[in-house]
Amino acid sequence: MTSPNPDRRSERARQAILEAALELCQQQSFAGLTMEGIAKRAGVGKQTIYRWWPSKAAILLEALMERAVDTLDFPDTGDVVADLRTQMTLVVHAFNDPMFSAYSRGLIAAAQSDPEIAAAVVDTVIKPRVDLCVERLEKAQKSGDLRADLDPQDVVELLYAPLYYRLLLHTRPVTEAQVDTILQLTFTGVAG
Amino acid sequence: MTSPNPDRRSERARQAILEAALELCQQQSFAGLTMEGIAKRAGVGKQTIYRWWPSKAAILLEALMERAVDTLDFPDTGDVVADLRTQMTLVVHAFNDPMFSAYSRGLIAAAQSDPEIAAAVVDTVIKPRVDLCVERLEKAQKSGDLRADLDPQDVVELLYAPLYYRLLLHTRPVTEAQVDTILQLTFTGVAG
Amino acid sequence: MTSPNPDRRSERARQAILEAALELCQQQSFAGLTMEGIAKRAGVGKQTIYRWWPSKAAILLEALMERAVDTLDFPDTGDVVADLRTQMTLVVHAFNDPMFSAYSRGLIAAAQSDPEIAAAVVDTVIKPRVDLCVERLEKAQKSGDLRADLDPQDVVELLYAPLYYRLLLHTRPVTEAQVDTILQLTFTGVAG
Amino acid sequence: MTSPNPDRRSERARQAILEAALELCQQQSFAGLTMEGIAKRAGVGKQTIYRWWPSKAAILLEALMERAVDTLDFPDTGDVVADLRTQMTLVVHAFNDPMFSAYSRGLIAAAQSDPEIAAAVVDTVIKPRVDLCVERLEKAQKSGDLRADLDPQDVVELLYAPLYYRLLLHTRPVTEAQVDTILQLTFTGVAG
DNA sequence: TGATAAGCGAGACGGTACGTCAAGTCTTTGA
DNA sequence: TCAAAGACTTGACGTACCGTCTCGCTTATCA
Repeated sequence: MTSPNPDRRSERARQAILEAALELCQQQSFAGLTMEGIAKRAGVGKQTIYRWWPSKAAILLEALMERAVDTLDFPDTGDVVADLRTQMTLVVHAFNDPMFSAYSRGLIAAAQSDPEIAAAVVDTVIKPRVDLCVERLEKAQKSGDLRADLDPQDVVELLYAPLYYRLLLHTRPVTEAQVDTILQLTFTGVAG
Repeated sequence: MTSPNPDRRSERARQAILEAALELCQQQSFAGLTMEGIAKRAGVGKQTIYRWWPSKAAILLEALMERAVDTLDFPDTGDVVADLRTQMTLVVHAFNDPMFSAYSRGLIAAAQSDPEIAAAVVDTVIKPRVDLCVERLEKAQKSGDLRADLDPQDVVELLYAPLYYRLLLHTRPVTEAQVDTILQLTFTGVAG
Repeated sequence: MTSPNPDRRSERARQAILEAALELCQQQSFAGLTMEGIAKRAGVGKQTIYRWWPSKAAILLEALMERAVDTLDFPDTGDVVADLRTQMTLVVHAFNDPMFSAYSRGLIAAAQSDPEIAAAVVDTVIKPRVDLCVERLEKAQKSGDLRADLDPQDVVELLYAPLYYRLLLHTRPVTEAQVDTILQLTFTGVAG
Repeated sequence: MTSPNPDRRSERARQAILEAALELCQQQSFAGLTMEGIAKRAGVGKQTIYRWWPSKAAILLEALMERAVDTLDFPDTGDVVADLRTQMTLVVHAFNDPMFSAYSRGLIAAAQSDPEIAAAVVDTVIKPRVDLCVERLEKAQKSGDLRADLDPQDVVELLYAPLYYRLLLHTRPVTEAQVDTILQLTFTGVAG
């Protein structure tokens, strides 16, 4: 079996495909996205897509990674709660951006029936951001702003999970106020 | 326009369809579920399915609701943390049941591209369970076991969101240990 | 097996069905005619149709027979060619009537795949008319206007077949001029 | 609009489809022929059929044309009646061949509700054969075997129409004897 | 500096499932 | 007790995409 040679790959085609995938996903949501549609919109043969990507989710993931390299740094003002609020607010804004929201929800939906996608999403999207947050929380532990006896990973989950919960379950909108509530409850504790 | 008359509906067909949907979803996951497959397995015409349900997700939802009317009560031993642990552990078990996990993840995935499904899932699955938890938490507020100045809804989210987070994002397995961690962090607070 | 009792048959339903069949056939041609459409238009249960007729062609045939009892007599002026011209011209007019043409062509088409229909069409439509023509031709043989050594049946075929030929094959329109030509050629002979 | 490119057409698929159509039409008559059945039998996707043919009648017509290129010449022995008898006898045999009969009657039936088919049948099947007969008749006119004052087209109709009449109306079988009768009556005339 | 082999666009191919339509049967309800 | 109403199973319809394949056509190394 001869796998394709990346050196000869057409960058033009690659960009056109990523671009087409993003545009079509905006217009028709992830579920309405088709390989055929992407190929046509990109002016590309279907084979060219199948040669380099295993699924439409993989395309979208790559498109997102390529374009959304932003916000990959975590502020450190010394005030950990303020820094978390800053960063979580960015997430709130992203989740409220119709385009980003469509992409994210589509990808997570796809991940439910495709372990490869699930792994890729975690590795390329979730993990790096979680790690940055963990780093910041470890600093907070050293500075005494966060209890030292707990796993920062768990705290990250506690803080961010409610945002995903609302994004995916559509119970209530994801808002900045929610961030305040989460931080308030988490840091102070809910015990009477 | 003449919509179908529910009085004349065949209960036999309805049950066969729900049963077939559940069985096929187990075998092939939600994404592999097809209207055609359900019809064949149930020994039913496709038209009969389309007459009564708008989508495969709607079928699955009804099947689940009909069969899983269980665990709809919240314990009240006086110890709110213990009661939450009991109930959350049930959820952990459900999320670890391959069948239930497949159903849930499939439904939530479907909800991402179908607002009707999203609303139905929230109304019939999420909301009733959240309400029960809210009730229990309100009692806890009266008994002084939970801070009275906060919205129980927010606490429910804080507690359960991390379970959904792991279920849907596949970062780590959903475990009983996680429940302990969540309860510990949430009630005590994470501040240093 | 209990066959339906004709005495209890609803004449109202029967008439409504025949009427509906004719109307719908006009609007949508025979091929577009459906049992469902007839039932709906007639305000009748489908079962009522299936109880009394085996096919839509049978309905149409009965409808035609009931309404088109006209022109079932053959003129006899003493001039056999003139009489034939008169009668054949009636057929030409019928074949040029869009409604009658649609009915006829539909029935004959249906007869190609349903021997029952074929037999019924011949027995109730073709045969009686052929017989009348045969009678007239026999008189002509007695009066010496037609060769006595030939089978009138064959002559009838020779005269009328070209009209059906054009009706069904759509090579040329069926016209009064055609009648003249047929009569001229047939009576005089084509030999040089 | 992008119509399919005939250069890339698969001859294998084309042949398989034509073959399957002929075989199935033999087994189940034209009315029982389905696109789905043809596709399955031919081992072909339905789309491949719809890409190249508008209807099952069109397939059958092409299949017939491809296989039945035979008998497209008209004998000329100098004796026009004998030549006509020869050629008409071929038609009688064809009409008595169950397979050919099924095909023909099916096509003509289809033509009654589809003008495109009607036109195609006339153009590809009827017209070429009529033209050959006309040619022969024109020679006969020159040689004085046929009256010169008449349109050969009309004579062709007079001769062949009775064969079609019996084929389609099923009044009597199409036989060689019928050919003799037709020729006898037509050439001698029926006048007393 | 050709040849030659790869990726490319295009799109036909065998398939699967879609959602609709009508067929003919079966069941319930009302007159 | 029959007819209306219409839900039922069945199966073909014609369409949309799937993922594979085969064409010529660039295009970019290497002999």
